[in-house]
Amino acid sequence: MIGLVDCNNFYASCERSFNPALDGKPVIVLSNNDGNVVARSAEAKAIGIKMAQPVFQIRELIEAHDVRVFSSNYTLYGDMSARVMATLGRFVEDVEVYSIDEAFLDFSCYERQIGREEPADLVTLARQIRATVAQWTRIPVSIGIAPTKTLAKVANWLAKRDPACGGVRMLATEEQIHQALAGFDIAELWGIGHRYTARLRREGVRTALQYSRIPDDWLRDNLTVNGLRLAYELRGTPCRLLELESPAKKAICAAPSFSRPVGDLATMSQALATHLARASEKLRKQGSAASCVTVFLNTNRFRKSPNGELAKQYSNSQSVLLPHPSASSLELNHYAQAALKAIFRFGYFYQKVGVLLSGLVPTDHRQPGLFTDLPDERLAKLSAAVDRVNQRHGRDRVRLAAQGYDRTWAMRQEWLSRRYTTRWGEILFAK
DNA sequence: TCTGGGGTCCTAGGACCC
DNA sequence: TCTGGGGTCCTAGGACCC
Repeated sequence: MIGLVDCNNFYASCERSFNPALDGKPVIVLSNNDGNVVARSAEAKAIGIKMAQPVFQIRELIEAHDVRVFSSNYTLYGDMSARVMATLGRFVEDVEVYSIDEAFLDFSCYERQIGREEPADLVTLARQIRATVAQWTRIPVSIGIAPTKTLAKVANWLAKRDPACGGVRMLATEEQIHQALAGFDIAELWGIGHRYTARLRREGVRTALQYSRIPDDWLRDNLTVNGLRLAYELRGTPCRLLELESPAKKAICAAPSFSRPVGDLATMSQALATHLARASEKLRKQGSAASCVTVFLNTNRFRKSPNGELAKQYSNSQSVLLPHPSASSLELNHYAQAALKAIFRFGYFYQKVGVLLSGLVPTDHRQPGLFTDLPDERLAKLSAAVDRVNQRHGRDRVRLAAQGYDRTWAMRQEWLSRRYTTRWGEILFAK
């Protein structure tokens, strides 16, 4: 059996973890730039705040219900996630960290111990896991248990919404699975988005049970091999195995929006250098070098001109193949800036400039070009030293000159909480 | 005033190879 | 009149995930 542990309202729960005064209050967390709602406590959902809703649309609701609003604090959420995952690792050897707030657990070690006659013991175990995570992190979780990952997802969805479950739901017998799928909307299935939902509804398919009975050929032809795998998983045949080693990323992207419209090349250039510094830090952290740099930019598709019409739009991108794979901020920025100059047009107000590093290869397996050498080893040492300094003393303490010191374009974070767990200066004091 | 960011996988079709 | 068979690689576009 496979367990899926999913943190409830994760970002909102993280904010609560170190601030008990928020218990029982509606709490929301906003996207980068304080734009949209990306997490809601149960109380916030109850008063009708929708996922991904722009925050300016719910000003009155926030006022009326004293909603506590937070900017995204990824430093805190990332660290809290690591704590939750480490807690899960105390119970089960094989944990697949699937996302910042979800993990699959392999329960087969327990099943071998207890044999087949006592399936309910997994529910008891899951309750223990739940209680321990709550005690150690103050993060509430729901746990679904079933024979396949997809069915565990279904079980988890039910565990979250049915108060009678107490946060744990197991689908073990054929009858339990059958009954759960018969009442389960295809729109909630893992791997069925809004396009496929519409397509399937036109075919008269509404429930997961109906989906599991669609002929294989139709699924293969219309929903690709993934749609077919989904059906197999619903029928109880595992097609998605636990991935215990997280594979290296194939592309790394950094493209946060500006806090305000930006029209000048100098500011765009500083923002690009800053995004590139973020992306190349990630690149070095996973031990990769990039062989291609892509720069892209776009205007704001919602922006209106003074006369009320949509402002004129422009977006473009350019990719540069490097003479050799590189992980040096200095070198990557050199090519990125050239690409920016090539696509930048005066007369527009831009919403963002972004960078994508791709063609990633392991740094120690780089192949030199036929007519070029590998980059100077000193560049790699320099990057490593800069990363160490910044890790210890704070982001961008040592930076590319091209990044500049003007941060007026940087994203809004009006309601940022403290980094309780990762900065000595922001640690919580108990009176 | 104000509308997110960062990823993965699959497929069809075109170009190419012997 | 008659024009093969079996492949690989790349890309754009579309779908999905959290």
